[in-house]
Amino acid sequence: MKTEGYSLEDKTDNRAKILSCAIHLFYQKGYDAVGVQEIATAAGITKPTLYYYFKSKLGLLEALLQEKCEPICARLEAIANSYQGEPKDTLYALACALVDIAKEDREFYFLLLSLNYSARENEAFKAVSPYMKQMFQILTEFFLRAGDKIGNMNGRQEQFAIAFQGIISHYILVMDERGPSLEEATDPHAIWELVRQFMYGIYS
Amino acid sequence: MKTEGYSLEDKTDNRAKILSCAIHLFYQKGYDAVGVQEIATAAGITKPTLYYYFKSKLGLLEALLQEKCEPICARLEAIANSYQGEPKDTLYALACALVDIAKEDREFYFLLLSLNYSARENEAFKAVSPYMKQMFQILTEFFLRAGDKIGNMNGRQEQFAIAFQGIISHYILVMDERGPSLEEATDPHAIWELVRQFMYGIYS
DNA sequence: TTGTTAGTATACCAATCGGTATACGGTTTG
DNA sequence: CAAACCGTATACCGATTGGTATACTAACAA
Repeated sequence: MKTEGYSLEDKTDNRAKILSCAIHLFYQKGYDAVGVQEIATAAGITKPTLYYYFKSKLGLLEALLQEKCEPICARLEAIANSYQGEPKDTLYALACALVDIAKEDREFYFLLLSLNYSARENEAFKAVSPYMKQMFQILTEFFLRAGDKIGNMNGRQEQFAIAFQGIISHYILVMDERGPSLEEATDPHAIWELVRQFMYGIYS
Repeated sequence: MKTEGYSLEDKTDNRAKILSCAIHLFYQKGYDAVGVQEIATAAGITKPTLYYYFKSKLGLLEALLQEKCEPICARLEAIANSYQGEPKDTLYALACALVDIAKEDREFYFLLLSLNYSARENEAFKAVSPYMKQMFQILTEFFLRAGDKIGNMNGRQEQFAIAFQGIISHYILVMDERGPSLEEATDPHAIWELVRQFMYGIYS
């Protein structure tokens, strides 16, 4: 039981290194295409060390998702809850936050996206599903609350959430294929255009 | 060289059966999570037979994509090219076609979607990438041609293509999680609402 | 000192991976 | 008939899969 002042000379926190390497490799090659040995080698440790921290390969993914998704969900929820009467400002803030998250933690964002679209019966999909549902619900509840401004919401909040999430995800995906590191994607004007179109349609 | 009148008693065309089983399994578990042996067993044949028809596991995927994607692309292109002055009618037709494709060939559609979002360095992604690019281009070119009606298109055709594709994909994805077999998704009114919102925004 | 515990590595497991060498039956062609 | 060939299966390949039994080391607690 290490109380405090523990040293262990190197102490580069193997657990964190495993998580970091796992994200990189899962992003790069996909969850199923990456072996446990490969992660261990990349992290500069051996398999039993990995299995000491995580109960299985799936457990590693679950831990990874939990530690990364919870702050993201909290961040989105905070923005959605700060809604004070102007829906498109909040949507703009949400869109900027999503683009920002994708830029700051690019590999994890795309890992998340790929897991969300992966096969239903794949364990990796089942692991990511609750977090994606949570994000979807944050959006849905925002549209429900924004109903007073948008008007005639009855039942369409989920449709709006679908469309908004779809647009943003696809925007980030395509922007990423263009620029090397999502530089263009963070252009405030472009994001504003996306939100504006979402709110008002193609016709100016 | 079988010219005609060939029999071979059973003749349920093992090649087709392999393709069919591969789609089902790839959809269900993901390309990397499915072994060649598993496909062979499901098709009721053995591995060498599979390797007789396809040069490798990746070759099987490539053949599968080619035979399925080409008619889909042709169908979308035909609709996009039939554009005669009313963009939202064409968009509605495109949206209906996409939903229809997803309903008719549900497993393949979702396989396509998952491959499109899978890891960049994964061979499966590289195999699907050209077909997705082609579909994206069909949309982009449509918006470019529709510029005369929509007006002020300059450079935004790709943005519109992104948004449209994103909305439809996400719509089908979420609808699928609800209904068992995309029954609700094909509701013409719901699709029309999606297109209408895309064209005119949330405000009615 | 003597345990206890956290963390790590060596060495191993059965199972499966993608892929193939080879042969064999059936059909067609000469 | 005999050669050629298509389609198929038996049996195998080395490599890798996810996972573990065991022992070791360093640090801390008694």
